[in-house]
Amino acid sequence: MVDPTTESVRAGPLPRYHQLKELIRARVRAGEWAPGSAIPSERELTERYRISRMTARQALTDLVREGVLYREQGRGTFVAQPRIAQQLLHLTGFTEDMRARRQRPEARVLDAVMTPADASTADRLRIPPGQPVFRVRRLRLADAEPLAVETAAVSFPGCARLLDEDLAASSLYGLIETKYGHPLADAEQEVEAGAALTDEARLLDLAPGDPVLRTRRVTYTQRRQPIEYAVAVYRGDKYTFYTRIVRDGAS
Amino acid sequence: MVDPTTESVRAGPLPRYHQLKELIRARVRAGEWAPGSAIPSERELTERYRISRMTARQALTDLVREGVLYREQGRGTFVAQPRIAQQLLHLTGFTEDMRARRQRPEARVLDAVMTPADASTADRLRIPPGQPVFRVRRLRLADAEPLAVETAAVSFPGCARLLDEDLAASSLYGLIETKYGHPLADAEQEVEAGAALTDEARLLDLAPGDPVLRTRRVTYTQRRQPIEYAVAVYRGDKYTFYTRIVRDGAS
DNA sequence: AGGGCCAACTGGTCTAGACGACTAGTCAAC
DNA sequence: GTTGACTAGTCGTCTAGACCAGTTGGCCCT
Repeated sequence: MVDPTTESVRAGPLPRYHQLKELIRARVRAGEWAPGSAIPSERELTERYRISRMTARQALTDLVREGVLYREQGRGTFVAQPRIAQQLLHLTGFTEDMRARRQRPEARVLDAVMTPADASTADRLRIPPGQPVFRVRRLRLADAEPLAVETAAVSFPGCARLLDEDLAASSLYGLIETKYGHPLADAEQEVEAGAALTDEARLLDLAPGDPVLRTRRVTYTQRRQPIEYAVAVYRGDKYTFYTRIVRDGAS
Repeated sequence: MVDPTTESVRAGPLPRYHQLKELIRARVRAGEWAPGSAIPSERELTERYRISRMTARQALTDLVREGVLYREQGRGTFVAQPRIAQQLLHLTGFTEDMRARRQRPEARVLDAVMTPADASTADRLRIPPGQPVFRVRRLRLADAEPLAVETAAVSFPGCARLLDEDLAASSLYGLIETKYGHPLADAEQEVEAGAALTDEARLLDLAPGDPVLRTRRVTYTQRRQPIEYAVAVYRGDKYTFYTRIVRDGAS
């Protein structure tokens, strides 16, 4: 239960609309506002939290875009049904992904080098072919069983410093964002089905020809720079890829 | 080239922010504003189009969310690099999907019936098990070659009328949205790799055991009602699934 | 009882400002 | 030459209103 007498959205260093977002999210998550039921109207929020309507709308619009709420003109704003796997629909690295699936992630670094970008990598990272990139190949395990082989190529000024990191223990995304100061925004991913090659089969404990899921992903920073190009091969029998697709008004 | 003397965002029945969005999108698409270059500042747009800053910001914020633009505080708003396959990142039915890939789509209806929902379908459509749903199984072809077998279960009041539709020629999404008045918002999709079963192999012109891509999709209306649950099996050698994943602030 | 109008709500669009935070360039003081 | 202060420009947040558009329910008239 959230104590309504102590809540405020007018204090602290965080923007008011952001505080209101978290407050609504908390009530929804706590089940206090049930799926399908109406939340207070925008004008009611305005009075309750002493903020202007545009500020309240900014919070609600964000939550609608995230799929937490939905609006119906003339009727109100409502709590959306929870998603099948809410936590799996965001951009995460392998570590976060496995934790969300309640499996224990591990990584074994097969190799990590600075190497000239090949044509396909250079193209996707929008750099000249041959420019040195950091390339790391890791075997990924979930609950101590091999799940995927992932090869990531990373390019940003000073990326050679990644050679000194312990990538068996650290999340590559975490390092890029926090230690190297390149906050990530989104990624474009391609997914297809294929048959395991001989060396893939050996690493993944499969027979050659067994079904695998191949993914290629380009990750972009908030400044719209492609910073990582990752290719991965997942065991077909142990991994399901989740995504949310939006019906966009873009023409 | 867009004629700057005749442009206005203050006429017509469409909202001003929407007109401004399309105007900016057109300039970007025409290459008039190049990727990486700055577009006019918000205050400049304010004066040029005689609109208030909040209205201009609404247009820009939308375009940033769609990945057309990006902002840097203190510096300006810039044109993003174009996506790998812009058009494939939206929620589409098979027909639109194939057209975006420049392939000729066809469909053969294998069967179409009203049938009681099984447990898994009922669960995903949030209806009681056994409630009648419209179920259609279609063989999908691209450029006259078999590509996928898709089974869609649809549930809305009056969905039995779908029995009279020609689903070899019509887009199921198009019918649901336009003729039956249920605008779609988004979908949650699961993708995994597998091996073709005997009957799937026969329909898809594969050998049993060949790699296939299996997808399960729940499509939601703008009112957050699940309206379609579709399971599809794609030939692994002929189909790549594209998606965009957002690094979300949701906690 | 039925039909139609109207009032009171809801969200959707828009205005004309305000101040804060951040960036980048200039220029004076050291 | 380097540093630091200032300034002008950018986006980020926020206000207190306005009117439009769609929904709902009640009330009155027939």
